[in-house]
Amino acid sequence: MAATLDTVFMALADPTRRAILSMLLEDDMAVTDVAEPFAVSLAAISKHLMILTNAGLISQEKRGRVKWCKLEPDAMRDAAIWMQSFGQYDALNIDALEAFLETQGLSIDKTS
Amino acid sequence: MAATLDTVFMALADPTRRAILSMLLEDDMAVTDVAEPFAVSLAAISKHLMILTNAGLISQEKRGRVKWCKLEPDAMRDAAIWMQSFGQYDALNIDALEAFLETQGLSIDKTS
DNA sequence: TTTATATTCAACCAATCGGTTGACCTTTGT
DNA sequence: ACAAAGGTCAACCGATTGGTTGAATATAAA
Repeated sequence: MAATLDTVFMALADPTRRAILSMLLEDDMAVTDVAEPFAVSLAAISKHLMILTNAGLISQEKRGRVKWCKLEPDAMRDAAIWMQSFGQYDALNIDALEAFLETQGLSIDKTS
Repeated sequence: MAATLDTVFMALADPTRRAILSMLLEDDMAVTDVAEPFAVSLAAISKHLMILTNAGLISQEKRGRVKWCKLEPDAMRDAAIWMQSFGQYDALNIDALEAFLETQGLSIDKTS
């Protein structure tokens, strides 16, 4: 779903949406249950979930009349890498990072 | 000052502002020089720079009639750590990165 | 002193954002 | 068959966004 840095950072800029992501970290949830702790309408939460979905940060799957929301943390990867690329790590370059990750048995998935 | 996740992510959500940050990675720049590559007015860039400043991502210092813009990459740290808390993304392990950088003779500048 | 350079300010504009409400559709339960 | 539950849709609202222009300010150069 062509999740761009624009859409990801924009999605993360709202506290309600970040709270939703934190909730989904615990477990998958139905839309109604996601909305429950918030003092806004269900429709507002539905919009937030659509924005998170378009950013690729969550996925939604309908089973019966319930729509389940699932965290997709991979969508944060490009944004995180962008930040790291000139974050507080002055001389960090991705090649070196990749080499390091390999020593840890990890790798950067460039296909997602 | 009091750069919140809101203001940082919001600031990063705009492609022009991200481009500005990338430019400042190379070197400090005057406002006019920052504006030069963009097809928008100087006033528009001035506003972008104010937003980046409020987010703590850059600082501005006036010397003579020129206002110099300087990257403040530390401001990204909290946001990066927040993203890291979503785990499943080991490449963002800051502790491990720190250790790695040390093997490269580099370190994280926590004073800026 | 006059003029040019560097930058911000203020007023405005169209588009977007986060929110609301009420109608609507679908699925489940009685 | 009917009613309730789970969600979305569409229209609307006020605030904010990214942009413009023209005037204003401060500093430097002629």
